[in-house]
Amino acid sequence: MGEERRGPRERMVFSAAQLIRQGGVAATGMREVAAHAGAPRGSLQHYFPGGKEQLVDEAVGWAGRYAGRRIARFLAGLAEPTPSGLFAAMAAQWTDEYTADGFGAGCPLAAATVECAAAGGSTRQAVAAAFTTWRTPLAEALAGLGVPMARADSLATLMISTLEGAILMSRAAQDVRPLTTAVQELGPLLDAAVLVRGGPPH
Amino acid sequence: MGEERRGPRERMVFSAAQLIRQGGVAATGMREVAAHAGAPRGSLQHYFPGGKEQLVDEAVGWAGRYAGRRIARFLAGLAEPTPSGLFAAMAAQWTDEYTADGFGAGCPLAAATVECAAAGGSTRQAVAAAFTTWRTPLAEALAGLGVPMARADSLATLMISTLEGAILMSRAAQDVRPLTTAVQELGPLLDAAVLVRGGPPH
DNA sequence: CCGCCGTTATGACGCCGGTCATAGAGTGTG
DNA sequence: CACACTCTATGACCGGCGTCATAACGGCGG
Repeated sequence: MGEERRGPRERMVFSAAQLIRQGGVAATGMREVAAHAGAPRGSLQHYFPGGKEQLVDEAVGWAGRYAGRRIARFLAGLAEPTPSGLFAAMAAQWTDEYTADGFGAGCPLAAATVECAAAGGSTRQAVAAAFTTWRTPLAEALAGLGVPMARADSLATLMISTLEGAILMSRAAQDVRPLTTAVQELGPLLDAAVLVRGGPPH
Repeated sequence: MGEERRGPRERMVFSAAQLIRQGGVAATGMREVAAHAGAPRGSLQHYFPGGKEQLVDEAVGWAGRYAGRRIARFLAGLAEPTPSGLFAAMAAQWTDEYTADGFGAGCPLAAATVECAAAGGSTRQAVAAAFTTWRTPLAEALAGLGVPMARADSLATLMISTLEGAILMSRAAQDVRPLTTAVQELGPLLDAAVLVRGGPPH
């Protein structure tokens, strides 16, 4: 959060994502976004002529890119890289935030999905694209760790699904246990997918 | 959906849950709930003096009880009951709905969590309670299938987490694959927890 | 000095939300 | 008939929302 020297446009997108994380899309007002970004209100219609939908779409896209970029960082930060370690790192980002700052914010993709999937707007496609932007590098990372290509994408989907659901339950219960449980229970399954290198499992 | 002969109060709670499933809490108006339930608008403040928050809380509670009750039915419907079969049945409820009626609706608990967890209201606690109402019978069912008590609750949490996340991703992508993937990948893990019966865990 | 143009400022508009106030039906009881 | 009580009806209020219209600012090339 140190780099506040970006342009007002990018700051507003970032602020939108941040506010959506907390209260959802509908609860996030345009004026509120501008205020949170320290940007003038008049800039909204200038940078986002497509209105709120455009702003939300870009916030969602930003979130997807952010999640995708973190995969490489997590991988680099692991002492001995394994699928379970990668998943643990992904979940740790959330448990750390929740223990440090409370359960005030969730995943913006989840919020946008819940509120915009039924509406016919463009946001649903933006969310779908963002999930892909997240899943693709994750699957590639798994492949790099020795997971067969066919299963890598499936496991990537599983990891994101479980993580998203665990975030939901953790927020609801105000308890990080769903997240830690997901790591503990899913870890062995993920690492088992690598062992196929040595010999046939069944 | 056949029993339309319940009282207007219960109908409104049901309608609220249904509408929340589609567009979320904020997008669901009180007037809309009454109209959807075929109930007079004036009944809202009569049956729900606590306002929208009370209505949402009850809708969430209803959803939790509904999900909890279905566990026993799923279990009874399985030819040979296994944890993976139970999970597959839970997911199938969603894939069936999505293939038949489209991806218009998600889980009301997810919507309520995303939109109300940060706000200080009572809804967050209602969601937490609803998740417990769902998880408890699921954990008991797993225990009945031979899963050790200690792991039963963890696996129940994992199942719900993964299911919720898979619902999200399926809606976003308009594709049931995340749900089917979750079933395929998680199934062996769930069934492996039963085999501990034969040998000593440690 | 003069426009030009990307940016900002500000106020108004229309709409819809939840809530309140108040009066009206309906119905069973004394 | 009178009464009480549950339920319904309806309209008004106030606030917040996204959006639009319009004007001003501000630096820079001419």
